Amino acid sequence: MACWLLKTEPDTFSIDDLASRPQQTEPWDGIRNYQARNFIRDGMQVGDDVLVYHSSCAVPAVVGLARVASEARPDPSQFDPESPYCDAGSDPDNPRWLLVDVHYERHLSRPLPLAELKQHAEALGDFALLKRSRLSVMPVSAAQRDFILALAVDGSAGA
DNA sequence: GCCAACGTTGGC
DNA sequence: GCCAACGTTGGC
Repeated sequence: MACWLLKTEPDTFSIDDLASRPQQTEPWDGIRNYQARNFIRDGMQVGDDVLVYHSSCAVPAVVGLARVASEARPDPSQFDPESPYCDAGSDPDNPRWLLVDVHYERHLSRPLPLAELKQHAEALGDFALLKRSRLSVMPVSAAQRDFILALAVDGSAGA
């Protein structure tokens, strides 16, 4: 089972918002980056783990765990003229942008700040979050996921 | 197809 | 609010 990291701006949609949604599930719309779209289209499967990351906020951090809860499907907001995510160039017969439903699992026992993750850059290896600042959907290896979850629990990742 | 200009993301 | 990184656009 694969694992992904999804960024969200907590001022717009936080993990608490996700947890309080009906079914604790939300269509993860607004992804407008081709590489991120390709991960959704080609990689994501129902049941995959998701690390939820808060960006553009006081303390950027991994804050919780979620799960991919649907197949990839067209993101309706690309055809909504009222939406900031509207994309007039997307063909309804061949939609450019996709989304999946994301289901809340749990908060981490504590938020894991980006600054702290950076201190473990070596252990995390080739981690996209630390290298590709503008990617909003990225793959996380099982080892990276386990390391991060352990770090949130005991602060040492068993190291 | 190259590459400069431009726009956006996101940490600080 | 600043600015670096970097993805996208568009002229040639």
